[in-house]
Amino acid sequence: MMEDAVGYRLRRAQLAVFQQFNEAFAAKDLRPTDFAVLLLLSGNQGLKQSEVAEALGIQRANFVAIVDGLEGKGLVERRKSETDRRVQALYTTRAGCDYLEELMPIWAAHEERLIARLGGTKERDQLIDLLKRLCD
Amino acid sequence: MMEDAVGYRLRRAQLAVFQQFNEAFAAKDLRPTDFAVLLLLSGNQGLKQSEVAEALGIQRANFVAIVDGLEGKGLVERRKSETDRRVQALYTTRAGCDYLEELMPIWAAHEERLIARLGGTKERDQLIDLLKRLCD
DNA sequence: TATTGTTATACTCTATAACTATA
DNA sequence: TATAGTTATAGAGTATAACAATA
Repeated sequence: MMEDAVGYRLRRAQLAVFQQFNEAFAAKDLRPTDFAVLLLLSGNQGLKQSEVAEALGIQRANFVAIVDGLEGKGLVERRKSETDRRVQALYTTRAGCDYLEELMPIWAAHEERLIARLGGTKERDQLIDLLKRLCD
Repeated sequence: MMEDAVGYRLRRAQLAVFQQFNEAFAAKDLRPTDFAVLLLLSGNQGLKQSEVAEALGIQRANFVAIVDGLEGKGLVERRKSETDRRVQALYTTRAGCDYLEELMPIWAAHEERLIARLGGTKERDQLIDLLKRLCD
């Protein structure tokens, strides 16, 4: 009954996956959100701060401290836009890129473990597809 | 890249589904966890407090306040076990059962909306199956 | 000694309103 | 007036340690 409630299953699965993520990245002092920011920026340099927040489902007010942390570690840089002095464009620093390269194999191994649990890449793709349908 | 990370997709989907749950139950002043407790107890009267907490992935220390709230509303009752005086056995009260009956159609409609988004009951069952595999 | 429920506490996450500087 | 970033703050949710009662 409860066992097959979609919301309940989503919560349990998310908890399990985040816990596994944190174990994999334990030595790196990095939260899932920090990794997500680095990964997102690496393919989209110069995104507005509010665009990154929006993309990750974080409110802009709460995103400030996250960027502060990454900037404090020297992984990310804020640059005021020339065309609109209100916006902060975000870039990964050289150190941020290097760090991300260290993280990628750990992340790949993490995803591989999840794929193994799911039964294969086909099942993973199915899952991603179904999860996306819940978000529109 | 980021878009297809399992953990990221899980988080976004869970956020969306919980938000929809809260909208559906807005008039009922009930959190997802409260509903989960009522639903779980309705099929398993007399479970130990710690068993319910464990089943829902909540630490027993944090579960105390949740039971306090439900007991304060008269929906759930603590009864000291006769065979082991340490344990609190949990039961839904008469009022709790009646209340749950009011909630069930709202919950059913909520699940129906999710099924519609997923594309059908077959897809929902697939999703549940995949999510369970992530939790072992 | 170990376990159940409990309290206290701290830390993270999330939500909201208001401010600033720009547009 | 409206928008991007920021600050402050309050509320959830979560994690940990310690205690009382009981086994």
